[in-house]
Amino acid sequence: MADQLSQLFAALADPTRRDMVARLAVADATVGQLAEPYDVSLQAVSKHLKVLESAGLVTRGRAAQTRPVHLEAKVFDLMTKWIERYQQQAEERYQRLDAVLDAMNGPADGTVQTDPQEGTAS
Amino acid sequence: MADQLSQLFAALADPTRRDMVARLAVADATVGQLAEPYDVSLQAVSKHLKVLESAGLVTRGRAAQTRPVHLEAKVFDLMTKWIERYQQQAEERYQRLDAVLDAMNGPADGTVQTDPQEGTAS
DNA sequence: ACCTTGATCAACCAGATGGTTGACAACGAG
DNA sequence: CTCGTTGTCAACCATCTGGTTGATCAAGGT
Repeated sequence: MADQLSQLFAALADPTRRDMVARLAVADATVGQLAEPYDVSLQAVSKHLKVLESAGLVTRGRAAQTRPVHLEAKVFDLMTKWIERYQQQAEERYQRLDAVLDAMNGPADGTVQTDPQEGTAS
Repeated sequence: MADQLSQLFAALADPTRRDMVARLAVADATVGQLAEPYDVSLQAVSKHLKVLESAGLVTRGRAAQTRPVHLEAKVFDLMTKWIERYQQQAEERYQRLDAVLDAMNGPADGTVQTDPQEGTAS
């Protein structure tokens, strides 16, 4: 439905799903094993898994009656790449703003902070 | 309402909000400036900003009639810390599994560098 | 004093989400 | 073959979400 990045963020926005991911990072598990700690029905867990699966975070095999769930850790990269890009951009901008303020504070008193005239507005 | 981590992931699960964050990484902006590229009402954008604000991703000042929006890039750390933790855990597990397979395939090799010793798995 | 501009609040609506219960499909064991 | 185990599908329900429109507030500009 939505782009994968949206699905990834949405999938991890739920504490239960985050906990499932955390446990799957340790070991693969069946649906029943995953459901056991939570106080919800097996069907609810199955739905959560469907969300994780369609986000690409998880794959399911089949062994006997059980459907072992496996974490696909590499898709995390999509999120970290996105985050780091804009985090870094904001960081750099902050550094530049700092430099501007330094330049303004240098020749003056040093306590001035109320006139951050912004030249390039869009 | 929910824990901040959930709010952060949920906030970034929307493409419009991700785009706003991307633009705020470049420069602060007013609500009107933020709304301009999108084909939605100003009120809708205001709602998006409320989501970003309650997640801690942005702060709003006040200058004249406008309400400049500022990105708080440091809260990204909460997400990256979470992601990297489990990504790394899954990665290490994968390495261990690899080592076990290697040991089964060629026990005479000796190039094993990981520690396949798995103790008590709870 | 009066409008104009920028933004929020309030009420409402359609659709998504997370949960439930009940039925049933797939498989292995007896 | 029949039964128990494991899990999914389907329908239903309450709440959340993202959008709308209309009213309102806050601060200048004239």
